[in-house]
Amino acid sequence: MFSVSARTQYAIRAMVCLARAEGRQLTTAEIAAAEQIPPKYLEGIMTALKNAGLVSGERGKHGGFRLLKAPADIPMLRIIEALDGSVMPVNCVHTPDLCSLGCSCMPRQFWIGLKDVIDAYMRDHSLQDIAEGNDHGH
Amino acid sequence: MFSVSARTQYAIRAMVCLARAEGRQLTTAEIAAAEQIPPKYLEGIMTALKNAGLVSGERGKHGGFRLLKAPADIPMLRIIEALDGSVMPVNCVHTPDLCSLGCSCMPRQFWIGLKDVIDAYMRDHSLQDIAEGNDHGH
DNA sequence: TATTTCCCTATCGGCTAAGCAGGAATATAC
DNA sequence: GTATATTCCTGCTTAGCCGATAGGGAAATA
Ligand code: FES
Ligand code: FES
Repeated sequence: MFSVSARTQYAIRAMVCLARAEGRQLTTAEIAAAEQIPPKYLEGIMTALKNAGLVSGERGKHGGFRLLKAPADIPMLRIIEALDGSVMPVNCVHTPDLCSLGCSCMPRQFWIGLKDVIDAYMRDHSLQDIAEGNDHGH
Repeated sequence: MFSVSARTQYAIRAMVCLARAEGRQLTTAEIAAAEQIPPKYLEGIMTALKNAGLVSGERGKHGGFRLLKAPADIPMLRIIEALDGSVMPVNCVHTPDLCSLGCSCMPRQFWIGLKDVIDAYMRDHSLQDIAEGNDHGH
């Protein structure tokens, strides 16, 4: 349960890779080789990260991707949301209509609380924490 | 991301149903009707709950399922584990060999910390909390 | 013996994730 | 201005899982 998709894991590894580059531009081919990610698949992931405003992509020779913010200013939550939308244990957390039992459904509060806990954890860990192997949050 | 399977949601609703019955036996048909769960599908879920030692099933006339412990003594974590194995964001949390980058992989600690946070939340909320609409844990 | 219920096994359709392919747009280099 | 490197876009295929169903066997009761 609660498995993280390969797509998301790839994205995080790619971001760590960029964080280590410290502003230097890296091509998808370079990142793919360093992190052992299917190159063509990585392209789509970088697009998602770009659309979320986390990285900037420049085309042509000497093109590539670079971070748009300092790693310390990028909460992990941002990266996850860039790929999978928001962290949401059950769909009815956002749209209660989906539950046939209506507003009186007990588990709902439980899921909302879980979402809050996960969100908080991911907000309190920045990309820099990961890149530096720092496990105690910010 | 982090979507909870219908199977797990069904299981929790069924357990809440049993908690309200306060020891009285309920048949799968009764639970299915009350919680709007496909009856045949629910059978498989109850089997999983039984194998996990959470409920006891008795066959024959006047058979059915009942809780084996008081709702207050059943952490939600137990229910989740009964269905999906353990809460494990990425497979390499348990078996690091799966990561091609080996022990030096940075994100690993991040996932382990996330697992701990989720586990703690689910351990601190009992079935009774859910059944009573109590959202502040034990 | 009949009935009710849990239990076991197998199967199906639909959906999504993972990865691949081909090419169009754009920036540099010579 | 032609060649080259790179991002970008669009669509496709495959494999695997999830939800659900079907049919029947085993046990407990009446
Ligand atoms: S509101 Fe989510 S299961 Fe009822
Ligand atoms: S150990 Fe999990 S991604 Fe490397």
